[in-house]
Amino acid sequence: MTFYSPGQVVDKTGFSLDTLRYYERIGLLQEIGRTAGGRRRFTETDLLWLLLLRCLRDSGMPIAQMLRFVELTRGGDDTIPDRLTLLEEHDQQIDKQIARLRANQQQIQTKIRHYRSKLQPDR
Amino acid sequence: MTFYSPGQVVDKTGFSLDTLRYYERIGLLQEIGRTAGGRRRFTETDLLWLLLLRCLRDSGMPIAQMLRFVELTRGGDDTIPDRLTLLEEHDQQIDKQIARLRANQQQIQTKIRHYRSKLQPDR
DNA sequence: CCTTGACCTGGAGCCTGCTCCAGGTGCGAT
DNA sequence: ATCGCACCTGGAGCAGGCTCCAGGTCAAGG
Repeated sequence: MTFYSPGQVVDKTGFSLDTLRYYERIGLLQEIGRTAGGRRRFTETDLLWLLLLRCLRDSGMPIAQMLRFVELTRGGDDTIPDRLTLLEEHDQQIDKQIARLRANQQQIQTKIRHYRSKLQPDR
Repeated sequence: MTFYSPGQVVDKTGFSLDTLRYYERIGLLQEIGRTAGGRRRFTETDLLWLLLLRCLRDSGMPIAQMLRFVELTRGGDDTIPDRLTLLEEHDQQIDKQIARLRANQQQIQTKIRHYRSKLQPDR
């Protein structure tokens, strides 16, 4: 069984050490194992979970909703439909975000063209 | 000349009244005109500016950078190249955001498929 | 007139999501 | 042994971006 030190997890997930501890405190991670000396010892599973959290965070899911997801996960296989729903809704949120970004980008590009035409009146 | 009341601007821009006042305070809006009685009286120009701000905010530009943009705007036509640069950079930021969202969405969709397969083992 | 609802100001408060201390311990290398 | 660095805990602090409040004013309809 392979374990990861906090520092390794920082490197692999991009979360800061403080953020890892914070996530543990608020319940986004459950019961990280410890060495005899009291240091955290992350498993492969912990790591995968963290990578999923990273995905969700980076795609804009609020922590409150991630907590909901954690809760469901603790509820066993019966909650899979709910988890699925949660992820599907988030997936749609991402679509919306992308659409909004693109629409705003259109406007901004119009503005950019406007400025360019002011710089080079001909052509 | 057409003017807009605060309430109309709220409706047209989607910013709350408090946000409008806040933006004025921190300098994102310059000197909004007033009626005899002291109420704000937005011009068409103010409105267009606000709509641009909305675009920038909604596409993730931090307020500090919008302030930089305002400053440049106050600097007259000489700052057009700088403004152009700022917008072009932001435009690229948006591209990056979209790319990141897509990448994260891929992962999430993989997870979704995984859950689906758990629900319907066959087919 | 009077009421009522939109608006005014200054300043405090709030929510999210971390981030930073202070003071102490574990442990691999020299 | 002991140095030094990674790590520990509890709790405070911070940045960004609004949002709310109290106490007052303006103005249009009845």
